[in-house]
Amino acid sequence: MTDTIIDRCEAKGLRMTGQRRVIAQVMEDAKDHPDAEEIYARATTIDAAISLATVYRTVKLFDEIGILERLEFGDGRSRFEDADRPHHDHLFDLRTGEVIEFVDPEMEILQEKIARKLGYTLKGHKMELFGVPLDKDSDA
Amino acid sequence: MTDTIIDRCEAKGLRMTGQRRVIAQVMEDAKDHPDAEEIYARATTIDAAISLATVYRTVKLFDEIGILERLEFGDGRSRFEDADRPHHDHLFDLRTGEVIEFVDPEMEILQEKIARKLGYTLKGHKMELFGVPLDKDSDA
DNA sequence: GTACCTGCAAACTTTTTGCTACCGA
DNA sequence: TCGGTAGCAAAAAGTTTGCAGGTAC
Repeated sequence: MTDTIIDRCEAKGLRMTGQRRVIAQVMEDAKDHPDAEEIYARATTIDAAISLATVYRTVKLFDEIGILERLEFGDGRSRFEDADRPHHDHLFDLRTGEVIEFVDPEMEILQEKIARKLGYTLKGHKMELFGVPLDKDSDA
Repeated sequence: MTDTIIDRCEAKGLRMTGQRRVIAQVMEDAKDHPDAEEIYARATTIDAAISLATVYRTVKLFDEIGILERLEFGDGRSRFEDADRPHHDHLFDLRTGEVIEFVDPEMEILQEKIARKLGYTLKGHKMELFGVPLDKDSDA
């Protein structure tokens, strides 16, 4: 659990190229939910010799083997986060695109209960709430 | 509440062209969540003189004025449904792309409570659960 | 009559992929 | 060594848009 992303890649037997190490480090350091373009921007500040195609290939690979988690909020871009973090849900601000993380034990239980009732098992980012700010100008 | 989509378009003062009437009728009849391509396919069986661009423009317009609701499950396509229906949430089958509707009163309350606590108001399709089927071969 | 709408094709955005050269184990 | 990997550019897939002609009101 205290392993870094690079440690986990090695444990999975991935060939660790310079590019993969850089992308892994960028995601290790990320405290937010960057999309491919943003990961690319951060990666190239460490090593300019990384292409956007490699970022796409790498985050796809990392997602498939469970190193990263892909988040989709319906704005056309995938965002990514370290998959090895305590469970949490996300609220997506439709106005600004900001992602707010939260944990609610009641919600955890209810999600599972509803999914079970429908014959499903939840997977990945279990829930997304789409919200607009509670301000007086809100059209919500 | 018993108004048709066409009625609501007229009430909003929209210019009702033949194409808009057809698309409105397609959505009125839809019991599922068609994407633009599917709406286009259904529309052209009624009137072949409708272009995909018009479908895109029309569903975008209808969404913006609250006639239709846009659903996004992260598979790259937007799906649409009549916005004037009792509230419900969606579960999206990651394996098949199927959309399952459900209503849970506890969930309704909890959603609002969590959003409020975070300083938000929920809007649109409030919650999406992403699930995989509960079978023994499941990798969930 | 006029502002709005449509079809067509081109443009755009995000993501994937074919190909050739390269590099890690 | 040699199969997986990277860069580049082209392709995909979904959606939007500029323009010229057409239509609802």
